[in-house]
Amino acid sequence: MEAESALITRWQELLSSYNTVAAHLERALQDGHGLTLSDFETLDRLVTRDCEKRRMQELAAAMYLSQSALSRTVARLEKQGLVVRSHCVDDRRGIFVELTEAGRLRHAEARTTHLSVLADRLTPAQA
Amino acid sequence: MEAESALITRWQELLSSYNTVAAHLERALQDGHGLTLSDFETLDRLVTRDCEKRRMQELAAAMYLSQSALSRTVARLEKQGLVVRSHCVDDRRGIFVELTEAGRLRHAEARTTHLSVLADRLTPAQA
DNA sequence: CTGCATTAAATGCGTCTGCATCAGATGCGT
DNA sequence: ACGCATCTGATGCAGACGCATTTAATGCAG
Repeated sequence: MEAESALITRWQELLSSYNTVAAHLERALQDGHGLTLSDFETLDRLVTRDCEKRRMQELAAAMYLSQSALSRTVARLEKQGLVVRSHCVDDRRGIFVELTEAGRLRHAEARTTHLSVLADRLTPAQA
Repeated sequence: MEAESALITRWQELLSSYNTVAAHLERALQDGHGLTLSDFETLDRLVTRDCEKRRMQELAAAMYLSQSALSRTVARLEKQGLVVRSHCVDDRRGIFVELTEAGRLRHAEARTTHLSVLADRLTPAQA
């Protein structure tokens, strides 16, 4: 069938694009800012959301990360002083995650690196 | 700048496509055939290459996997009896990796799963 | 109020990965 | 022949992930 090979070709292009960009991003963010790609993505979600909601769940839903992985990611960020966790007052099971000033700053720095890697490695039309 | 947001949008689409497909692939291959995605990719490379060459290096180059990860992947496959490692006669540093019949069979079975997941999850034009 | 199912997040555990290093094989210059 | 730089693949180690389980807070039924 013709469709099969087309499918495989598209998948291989996707793999290639993703792996190239992700590998460079991971390295650049780690070397330059001490952040995992997941760390950065998490900060990024927090920057663009100033509303007050039960974060952990919300974040997990917005990211391709398991609940446990997100929990540990936030723990990492907290240990670096980039976010603060606080219990929800009305439902003490929920956890608020909030950026600190340091977190906002770190994100701003890392964002530059992030963009430049994308500009360098993300092919214009994953051809 | 306009280009920045376009770049970010394309990256997010790439992330989304990749993560969706990869997660489903990983799960389906593991549950149905006891194979990691890397395992399958490795078998796949071997099926389509019947020539005789120093494989480890060749494989590593063809895959988005570090040398050490490939080494362990091949070790996993060998433990399952899907490939055989043998020293190169002329340069005993090199290692030949060869599919066994079991390996060929496993790959054929897994390939069906692989294709069906791609058909289900790989969006036609990563829109 | 008590008991039990449910939900949120944390954690134990095993797996896969990359980096750095190691051990063995080559092979080239002297 | 010897020694040293180089190359190939394996391995120690630490980090991140997912799954399953645990702990704590809710809340609904009786």
